[in-house]
Amino acid sequence: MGNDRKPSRAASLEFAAGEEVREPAQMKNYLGYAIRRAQMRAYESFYNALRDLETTPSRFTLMLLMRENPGIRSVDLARKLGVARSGMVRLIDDLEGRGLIVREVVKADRRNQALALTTEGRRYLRQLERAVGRHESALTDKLTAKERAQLIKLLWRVGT
Amino acid sequence: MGNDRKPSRAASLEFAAGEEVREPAQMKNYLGYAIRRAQMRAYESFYNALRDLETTPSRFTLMLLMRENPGIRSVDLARKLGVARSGMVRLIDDLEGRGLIVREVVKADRRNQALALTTEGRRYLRQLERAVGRHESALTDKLTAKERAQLIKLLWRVGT
DNA sequence: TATTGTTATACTCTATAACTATA
DNA sequence: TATAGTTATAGAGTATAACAATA
Repeated sequence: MGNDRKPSRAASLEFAAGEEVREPAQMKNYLGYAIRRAQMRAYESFYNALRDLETTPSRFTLMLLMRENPGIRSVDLARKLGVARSGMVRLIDDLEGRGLIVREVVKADRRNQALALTTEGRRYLRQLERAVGRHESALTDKLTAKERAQLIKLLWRVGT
Repeated sequence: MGNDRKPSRAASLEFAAGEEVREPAQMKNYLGYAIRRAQMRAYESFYNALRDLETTPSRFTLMLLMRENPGIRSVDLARKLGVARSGMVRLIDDLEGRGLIVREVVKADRRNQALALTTEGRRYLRQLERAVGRHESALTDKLTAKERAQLIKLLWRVGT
């Protein structure tokens, strides 16, 4: 961004800098801001629950998709997650380096690699799922089951 | 936590064709995943509406808070946004370099700086608000006003 | 020519730690 | 000693572009 613009005249700053931060009323009505705050809480909760399991939401999602679609290609995972092909390589390198997945060249089209979980990967993923279950419970502890379902339903109508 | 990064328009075009990826049923029931997807949509929409205005959700929020709290200190903004003090410096440098805000040493305690919008900053912020209004409408075009309000209410019960 | 996986590179955001000047 | 702002640095994530192998 261009940072060479000339500054305007200063506003008067007679105000004492208190610790309370007033929030403009409109901010409570921005859906984007509400989503952002909720995601911050969700990430915090995720990492609290999975602190010792050395993973991230992306890695967890990736492993779920590989279990459901054994033999899936990297390019299809990238498309599903909305990231570039090059970004997948690091993630897949990481999971393979930990013995959680394998990649295998596809005979029919040697440009492709089939990805799948190892036995250890499946065991590890079950462990992740238990922790994610705890995280999800903590995240929604202020909501009834009905409200939680309603929230998820509305979010999906925004997110797709 | 939240990253202000441009969504990959090119990536989704690049991977236009591909095989179908089965999604595990449980993924539809994870609130964390629903929030993540909704945020991806929200970011995409934000950047579509504010493409030419050289800003980010963080910068926009920062400016709203400065207008509402003229003379606010950097440390209080950092706390409010949940980022480290050091992270604020770059953002404030950027806004100041563009003539949108001023920082002024506080006489009573010379460790503090009072932050406030310039006249140009206030004009620019009004321009941002109009664009954000369009973005918010686009984001919720599938929801009724009642559903939108319900969604925001539920998100705030998760996000605080 | 087009596609898949890869490498190289760069940029943004974020965090930690150390420094400075104040208090 | 403690605090506000700053600087230095490192790491994660993601983008683009170019490349080799393959189709």
